[in-house]
Amino acid sequence: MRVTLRDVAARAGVSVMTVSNVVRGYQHVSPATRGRVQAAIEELGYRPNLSGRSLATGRSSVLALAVPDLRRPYFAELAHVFARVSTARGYRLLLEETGGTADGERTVLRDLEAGVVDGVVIHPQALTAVELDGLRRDTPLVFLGEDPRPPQADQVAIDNVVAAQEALAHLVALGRRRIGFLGHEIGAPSCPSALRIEGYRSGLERAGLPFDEALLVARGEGDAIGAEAALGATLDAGLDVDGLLCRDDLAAVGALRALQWRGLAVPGDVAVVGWDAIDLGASTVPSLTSVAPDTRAIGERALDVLLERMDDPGIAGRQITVGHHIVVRESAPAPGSPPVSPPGGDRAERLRERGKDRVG
Amino acid sequence: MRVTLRDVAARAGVSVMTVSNVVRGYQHVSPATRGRVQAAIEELGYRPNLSGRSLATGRSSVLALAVPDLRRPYFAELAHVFARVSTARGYRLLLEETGGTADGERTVLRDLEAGVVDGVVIHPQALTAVELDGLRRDTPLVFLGEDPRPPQADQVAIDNVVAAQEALAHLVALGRRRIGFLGHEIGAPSCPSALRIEGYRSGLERAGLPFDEALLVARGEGDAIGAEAALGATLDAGLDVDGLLCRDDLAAVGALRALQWRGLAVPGDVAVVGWDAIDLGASTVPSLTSVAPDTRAIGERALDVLLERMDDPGIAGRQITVGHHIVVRESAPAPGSPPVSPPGGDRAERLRERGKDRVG
DNA sequence: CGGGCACTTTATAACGCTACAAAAGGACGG
DNA sequence: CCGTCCTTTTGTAGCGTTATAAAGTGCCCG
Repeated sequence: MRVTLRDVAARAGVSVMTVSNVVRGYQHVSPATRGRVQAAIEELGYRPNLSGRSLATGRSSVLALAVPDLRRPYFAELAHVFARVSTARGYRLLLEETGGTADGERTVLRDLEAGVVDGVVIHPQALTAVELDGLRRDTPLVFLGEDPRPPQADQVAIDNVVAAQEALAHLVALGRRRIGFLGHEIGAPSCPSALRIEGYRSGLERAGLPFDEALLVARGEGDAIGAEAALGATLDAGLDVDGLLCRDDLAAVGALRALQWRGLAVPGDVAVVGWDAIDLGASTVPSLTSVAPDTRAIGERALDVLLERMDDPGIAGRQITVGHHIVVRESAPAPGSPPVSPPGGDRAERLRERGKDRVG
Repeated sequence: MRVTLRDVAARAGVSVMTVSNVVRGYQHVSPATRGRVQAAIEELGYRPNLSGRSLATGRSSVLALAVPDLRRPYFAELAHVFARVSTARGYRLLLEETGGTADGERTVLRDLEAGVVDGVVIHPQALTAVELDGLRRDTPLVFLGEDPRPPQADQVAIDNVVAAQEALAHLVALGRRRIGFLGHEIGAPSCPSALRIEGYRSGLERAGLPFDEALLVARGEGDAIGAEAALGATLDAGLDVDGLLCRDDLAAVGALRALQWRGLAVPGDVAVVGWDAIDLGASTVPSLTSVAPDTRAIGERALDVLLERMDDPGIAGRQITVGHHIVVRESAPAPGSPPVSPPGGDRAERLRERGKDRVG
């Protein structure tokens, strides 16, 4: 059976309250008693039962993070960061996947209200933050991402418009003039897509370049394969671009494939900028230049804000903007940097040379 | 304030027990009463408090998954699958990252014992399953991965040796004769690495090929960049291979870069097989042939076994082997398949042609 | 018409913990 | 020597839920 306060108390010859006091680090416990209790705790291997504690105190030390899909590298990174920061501050992390669907988000939020979590951080996708906030009863809630938030709620995100403008400026500085946008949803673009397109558009304007609807390439599935197919089809239909701003790195990876498959060199013919700066972007060929949100700051600020709200639910809603920067790698190098030697070189010569010591 | 059973009972004019019976779907409740109670539940928005329930029943409906690092695509996929299957069976998922360190694994296991979780699924990395099982008190535990397990514990994994043999056979069938292994740890290889190398070695033997220590390329950091650096350095030092079995897809991605950077075509000069079949492997250039563990089965079987053990802790330990298959893509195509047209073709011609409608 | 029986409903006592307040031991000045 | 104050320790009463068993219903049958 599980070791309880009562067991420890009996062992140490004190009351349960004294043991509880020791466990929680209450000041006024004599060193002698504390020692005996500590010893009993160690001997019996006592660990406080969080359900009991939660029932007595009303708080559980459990936070929840709800993201659309962990398989997307950005959300995995987010979960990683948030797991680390919450653990560092003494909280457990309950993880929920919403699947990016309206139903999933509703269900998750409703179920999380069941009193085991002290607070929820959610990255909405299908529902708007406003709708979600309406479903909430009394659990403190922080939103991640770009959705318009209800005024009384907290939200943490980067400035998508500015980031997109910067990414676009980077492409322009590379001399690109026909810059496309790849990867938004077909039909109504999601909030992040819309904001990034807005930044793309105003960036074009600022650079004195025309906006051309034809350079917006939507994708069906929100993954690399969907982006590859979409861009491929559009290229085959005659799309002509020399730069590409991608909604996310998955789209960028798909773009690399679609482009290279059609004999277009990156960045030679088309420079590509991704978004999210996923780890694997450093290892593609060519490596991806990408907009890097400060995910560490997102996790930390989200936790800050959530804890504050848990302390004082009446606090006013805050819109927190965290930093971002552009990770410059090969797919859209720094302006003026020497061109990287494209792999492949003179294939015949290479084969000749290697043929010497080859078995078959 | 939170809505409790008592509130609902008062509203519906019944006792708390009746409400509890309705909530839990107890049979012998008259339709009339059930209706009234349901109505009261809806009106008040009642949700059962899991802490209270947990205290009363001794079970919390929360499972924990502990993985080294969510940023590694394989573990993200695993967490995704496990989140889905546990939700499907009515469990919440507590997620912990061990960081892949001995301390992390110890801490996580110790803290999880605090009575909020009904069971733990852990993918050990630094500590062996035997050590971890020793730390356990009474929480049901299931191990994922290759570590030797204590006889009384459960474990779910694929057959790494066989899978490696198959991957090697695939390379051999492509006519490769100097096949390297890339990506194990420097010094003592981890269990998965050791097993995969064992399969690699016996696969070579089976094919009548010599084993050459020089073809084992360890990497420092366990990511794509580490693999790229390691393989790059070894190639520059004269390594000559025409096939590469990689410890995981991160290593394979790094290998693609190291190879292409040195003018070696994949699969023309070197065929590459990865491991884990991560989603992005379908979108690299070339796309990755890879050993695909049946992660869905891993998640489901792990949950099966865990639930059984929660029911009956005395049950004998089981070693469960789930399926795997080789996803054949471009980096090591099917034997006899026509060579894919390598991107890049005649660059001069391409430029000429595109020059016509180019702005600057 | 009373006894048995199936069906409903309910009182009570935990589960493990903490908040609160009150009690028990000293120390110390008046 | 008593009252006061501080430190240390301890009862008691929940927190929201369920297990258990007992108490009410109504109905059929002897």
